Amino acid sequence: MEALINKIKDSQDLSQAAEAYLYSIAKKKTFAKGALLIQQGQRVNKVFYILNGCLRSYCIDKMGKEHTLQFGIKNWWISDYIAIYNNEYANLAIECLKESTVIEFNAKKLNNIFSLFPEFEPFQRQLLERHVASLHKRILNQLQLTASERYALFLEQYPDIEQFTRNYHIASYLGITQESLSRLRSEIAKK
Amino acid sequence: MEALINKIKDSQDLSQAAEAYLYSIAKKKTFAKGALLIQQGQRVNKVFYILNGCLRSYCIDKMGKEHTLQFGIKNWWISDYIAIYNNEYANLAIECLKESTVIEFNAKKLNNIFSLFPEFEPFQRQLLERHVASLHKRILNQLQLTASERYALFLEQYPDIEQFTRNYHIASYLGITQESLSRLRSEIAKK
DNA sequence: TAGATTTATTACCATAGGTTAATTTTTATC
DNA sequence: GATAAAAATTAACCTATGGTAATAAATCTA
Repeated sequence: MEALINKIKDSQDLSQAAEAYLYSIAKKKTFAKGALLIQQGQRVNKVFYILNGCLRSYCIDKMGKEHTLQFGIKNWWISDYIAIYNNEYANLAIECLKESTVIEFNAKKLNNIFSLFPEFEPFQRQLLERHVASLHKRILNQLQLTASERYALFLEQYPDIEQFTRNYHIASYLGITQESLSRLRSEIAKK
Repeated sequence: MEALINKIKDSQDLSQAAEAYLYSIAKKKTFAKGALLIQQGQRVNKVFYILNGCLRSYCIDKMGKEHTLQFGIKNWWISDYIAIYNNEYANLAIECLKESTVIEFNAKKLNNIFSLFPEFEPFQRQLLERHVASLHKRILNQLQLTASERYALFLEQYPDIEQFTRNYHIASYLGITQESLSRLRSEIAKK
């Protein structure tokens, strides 16, 4: 929990009262590998700040195929933001890829923080701005890069994540099948 | 300009002073079809609110191919947010697809509005939240839909835009070539 | 650690979409 | 409105990636 508090203090002053409120709505939890923090179809009222471990959010299409939207590691937030921001039922699942410790927040209570302590607004705004920019980049990469270029970029961006992920997690993040990823890897190995 | 002011008033109170500040930093401009509001390589210090018309943001890859990130129509914001939020040079161009009238803001001055008039924070936060959710959806669609499904969805989401766009604008938004889009269209026409 | 289960690899064939190039259609310009 | 320029269509061929299935390897579990 101090990790998050310190992160916030890096970019803004944090009053005693605000810090106390944060503590009052935060629950530190540890989930085992394979645990589902959010499941498709649920009403989503939780967002998670990752203290350590590795998680992913994914959806399952009509053919039963999984598509990974996001990996989450230390100091990242993760939830189903489509559901939260549009007040819909979860279309995503959040899965623990290795034992992970997170801070769980009730989404509504966390959202109240902005009216109670407006000093959080600039912090959140910057977080959202950086998120938007990174999503724009992801879309442009998806449009212009080949599967093998995307894989190379992924390894750059998540250098240590492969030890926690299955091949098909990565493939479904890149938008290819696990068999195709397997082929890419064997071509890379040949060189 | 009233259009934007009214939009803001829909979701929050707007003090006289805040409204005056908005006016003081806004320039209404009309651009001809083909005009480039932002060009790759420039330092980006402008964001645009679209009063009417149609624009798009796109990048050009090493092979010279264009990739459309976004179309912008009435009441949308458009700029190179990767450049603005990361303080980088423009990697995107913003092009006018038909004569368009926009409100041009200096990005820095627009950003100052949050310290001068914190009442804008919730408005901006909600804008960013909806933007994040829609980008998440776009990525999931790109991962799980075929080209023809994406085209159908595009037509749903932008029902009137085809009259202003070239075929290759749409193709480069969907992540396919204009020839492929042409094939899709002829298959649809057959049915 | 053995056995069971899950995951990764490989090979083969299928297919969506890319490439190139020629032709037709649409749009812009004078 | 005639001409030039740009864009769209179509076809033939090509390539990257998908689908299936069999095998090997890794991981889990008792």
